[in-house]
Amino acid sequence: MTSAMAPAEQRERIWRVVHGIPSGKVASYGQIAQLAGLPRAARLVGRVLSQLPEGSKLPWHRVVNSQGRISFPFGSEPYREQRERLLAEGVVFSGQRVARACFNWD
DNA sequence: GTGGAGGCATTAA
DNA sequence: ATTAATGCCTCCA
Repeated sequence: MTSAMAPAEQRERIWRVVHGIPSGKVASYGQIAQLAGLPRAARLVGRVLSQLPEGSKLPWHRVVNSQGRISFPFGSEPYREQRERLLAEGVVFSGQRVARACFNWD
């Protein structure tokens, strides 16, 4: 329990930060990690989002890598879903990349 | 209960 | 575009 509690706390913090991303905007994993108080835990964010429960209502699709690109393989199922969700929120895609204007968080 | 190795939805040069 | 480095997590012996 104790050894599994530390990640749980971080997870909660990450959820909170991700949930705070406004619609139509995106943030990078590193950014999220930093805002969550985990300066170098970008990978942790990715891991946490990958282990999200169903119907968590968390805007995980607003999280992309530092290059503004979706971290899933192009054409993949999850890739499409994320792209669709972002487009539905008004996020502008410049090809495979997200418009830099959506990175108003940095 | 402890130690060691591998893997990753990353980031930066 | 590709490669190298980093930090954290999970699993097995």
